[in-house]
Amino acid sequence: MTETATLRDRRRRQTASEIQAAALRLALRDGHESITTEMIATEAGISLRTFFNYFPNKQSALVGRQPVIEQDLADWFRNADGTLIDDLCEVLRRHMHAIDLHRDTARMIDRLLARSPELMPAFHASLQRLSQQLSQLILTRTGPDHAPEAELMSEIFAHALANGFRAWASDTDMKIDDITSILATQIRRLQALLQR
Amino acid sequence: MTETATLRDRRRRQTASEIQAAALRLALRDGHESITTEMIATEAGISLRTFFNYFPNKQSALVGRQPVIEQDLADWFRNADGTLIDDLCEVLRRHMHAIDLHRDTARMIDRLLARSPELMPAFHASLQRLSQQLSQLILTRTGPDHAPEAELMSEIFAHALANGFRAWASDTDMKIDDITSILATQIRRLQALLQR
DNA sequence: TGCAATATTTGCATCGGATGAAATATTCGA
DNA sequence: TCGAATATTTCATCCGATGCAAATATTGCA
Repeated sequence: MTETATLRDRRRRQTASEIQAAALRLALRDGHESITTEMIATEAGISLRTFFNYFPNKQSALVGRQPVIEQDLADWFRNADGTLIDDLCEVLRRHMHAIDLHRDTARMIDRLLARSPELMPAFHASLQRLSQQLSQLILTRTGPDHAPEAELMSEIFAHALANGFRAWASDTDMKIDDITSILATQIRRLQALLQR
Repeated sequence: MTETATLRDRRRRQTASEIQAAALRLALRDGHESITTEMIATEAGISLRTFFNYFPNKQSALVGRQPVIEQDLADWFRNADGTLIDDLCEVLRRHMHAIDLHRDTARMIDRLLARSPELMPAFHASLQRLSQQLSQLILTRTGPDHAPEAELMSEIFAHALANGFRAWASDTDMKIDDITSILATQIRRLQALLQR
């Protein structure tokens, strides 16, 4: 039962990943405005209708689906006793290891964003989902009456993580842990900036 | 010459504002998914094509156009000698006064966001433009090698400003200056949270 | 294995968002 | 009031996106 479920899930992820690769390939070759969802579907070897079974719209296919933070990670954070910053960094570090990152995909995304900055909002919108999860996490430590600050905090973490991610994408010497190193550095620098 | 420019500009702003009002009215009455751009155009008394002369898409019409930060304000900030936080707050306070805020419009936006949270990204995307301007502003004080932190900082300011804006929209007792008071408070609380 | 139940994919029809081009109307200064 | 610049409209068209129902594939079980 669970076995079959994961099997199907694996296939779904695989197909989704192929669709994304096809979309990125075409967008990098022809520009994302001149490609149609039909082209992407054809390139991925599926029907147009199936494309929309996997992604709600064209931009989502380029950005790709992103995994949610695992429950046991959330539990770890809730009971951790470091500073909020340190523990959040650690959560994100583990999260980056838990999801399998394909550098080539990341790289294509990075190049696409450089070429078509107008896609940035779409990418950013997807960060919002991560941000919301982080926000929930923070609130389990602070209590629900810190909602506004928690949102602000999670937002900068998500943004800084994205910066690290992009750096990792284009530098093959970087390890996955370096993503969160960059994240931590940027947060520290932000703190310094806020004092000036 | 400049006279005519501002006259036409005023009309343009007026029309844009009427379109936005029509869009918000319909969206609040029927739900934003069941209204078409054609309905909005008709309600606003213009052709569909003219609608798209004013706004690039339906969501933009709901969010509305937002003014850029005036050059003299930017100049003031560049030469100000307070802390970054204080001076940024002051810039935003003056900016809020410079643009004329219509509380009824703001209120409609607030109610619409409460009713249709899926519009939040659209609203947020519009904040990104403000955030980018703030980022530029900060860089004039820090120099260009602080770009990542400046982006993070401007993002939380934009977000916190939006929070203040929404509070102001639904509380008729609030003055415009209170928007930036809320902003300042949230930033301070964020700083505290970052220390925990 | 083979069948029934379930999940997935697909084709088709359709609607609404969005754009370009050319015609028409309006505005504003000379 | 005329003419140039600008704004609006009409029309045609393309593409994104969704609902529906039929077809096809996959899974679990007798």
